[in-house]
Amino acid sequence: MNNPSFRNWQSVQEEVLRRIHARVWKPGDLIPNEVDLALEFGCARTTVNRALRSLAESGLLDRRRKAGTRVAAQPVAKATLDITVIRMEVEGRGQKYGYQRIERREAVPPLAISGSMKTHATRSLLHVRALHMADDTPYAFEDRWINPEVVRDGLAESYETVSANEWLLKHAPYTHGEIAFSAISATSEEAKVLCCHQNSALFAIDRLTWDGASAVTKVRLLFGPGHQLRTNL
Amino acid sequence: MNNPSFRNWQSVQEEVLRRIHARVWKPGDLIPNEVDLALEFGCARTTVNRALRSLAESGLLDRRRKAGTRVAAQPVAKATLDITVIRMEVEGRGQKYGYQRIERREAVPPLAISGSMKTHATRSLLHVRALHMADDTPYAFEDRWINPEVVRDGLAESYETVSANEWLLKHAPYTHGEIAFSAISATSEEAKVLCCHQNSALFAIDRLTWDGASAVTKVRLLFGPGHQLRTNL
DNA sequence: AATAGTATTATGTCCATACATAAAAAACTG
DNA sequence: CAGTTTTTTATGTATGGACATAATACTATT
Repeated sequence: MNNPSFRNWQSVQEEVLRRIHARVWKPGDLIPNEVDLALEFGCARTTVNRALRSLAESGLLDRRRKAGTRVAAQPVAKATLDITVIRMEVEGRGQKYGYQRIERREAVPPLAISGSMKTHATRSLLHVRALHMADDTPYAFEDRWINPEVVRDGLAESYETVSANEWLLKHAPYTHGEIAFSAISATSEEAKVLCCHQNSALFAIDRLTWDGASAVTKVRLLFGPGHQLRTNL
Repeated sequence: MNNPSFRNWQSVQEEVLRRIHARVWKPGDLIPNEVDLALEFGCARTTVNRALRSLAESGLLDRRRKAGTRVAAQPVAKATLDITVIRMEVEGRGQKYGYQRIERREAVPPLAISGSMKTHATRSLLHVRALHMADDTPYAFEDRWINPEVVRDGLAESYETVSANEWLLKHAPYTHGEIAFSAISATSEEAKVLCCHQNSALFAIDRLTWDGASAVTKVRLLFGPGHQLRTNL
């Protein structure tokens, strides 16, 4: 009719976004079906589908077969955090990366660890603790348990120069995992390692990765006071 | 070639995942191009494309025109956090949601606020503070500044029964935003509101949303000790 | 040998068409 | 009327073919 130039899915998406934002289609509203939109935009249905599917993935639209497509009543903001190797994270900030292994030993872990990793309570695992540094100041304290049954080559590594964080990502594949973020008070030991005061509020990332039914590794990363994890919406 | 063809993109994706995981294609490796894979899998190139694109979106593959597709050397784990309305979050845990407004006033904000929201330093904003509760215990402390120039109807609301958190999501659209997670020590006032000890480590979410070039609202959510934000990989 | 222009190539996307599938609505049945 | 079956419908996806685009590889020019 008027603007015949919705010739790619990005422009269709933009127009849909514009309408949502301009309240032409309000939260909860049912929007026209794909066939009608394709007709209006002068493109193929597949193109409209591509645009809408992508918006649904980002949580802005709710789609159901037969029921149609509606604007999400509660736009669930999906914040995507990129969990990279710490070295990359530090270098990405333009800082010099440093690494120092603190401890490496085989030991029977506390029950909390063997329990969540579903390893036998008396089975000994590889325990590695290390400090990541940025511009020569402490950045993150890594405390990790590795399952040697799954990561067979892992026992041969010393983790003295290459962090377990980095080595595992490259050599130990995983199928899925869990990650949790929280705030904890620094113990005296943690405070000493991170050069901060005891009971400082530290940002913690706990991660547990699996290869099928077997735990690969469980790690806690403690970041120094003031650390922020940020992303865009 | 024999393999009773992969007739949908999900099964193609599974097979590709299997090969990556089984180290048939190792991190950094270049994998066959779409045409060859389509031939091997006995499906259309579009189907292979769909599977690979989806894996690239989740960070497992790196794709570049002409250069081809390769297994990500550093599989960037993308953790997607669903940021919902707090009421939904609490109810989702099977707990009873409670809400209580603490304060509501118009005031000129501190420079740190007006600065990040890019409002005029002398412009007064709407300041709302409230407590979210789960099963009658404090859950999150919300401290929010609202830009009345953008959220025109916002001044009419009392936020006494419906939280600003919820009201704004429904009535104030935004184009983009920033979100940051961190750990902070509870001040004496925060400790009092959340019924915890002073200097407890609290999990903080800071969010700033924009409507084009104007800030809509800036909010800090403080969660009680022990709170975890979790997701799967 | 450095530079600019050209060819090649793998991914990216659009299209028309067809069929699959989930779920709502309507029709049917006891 | 409640419960079950059938129809309808909007989204989901597969296909082959075509052209677009970005980036590398190659070639000609200076």
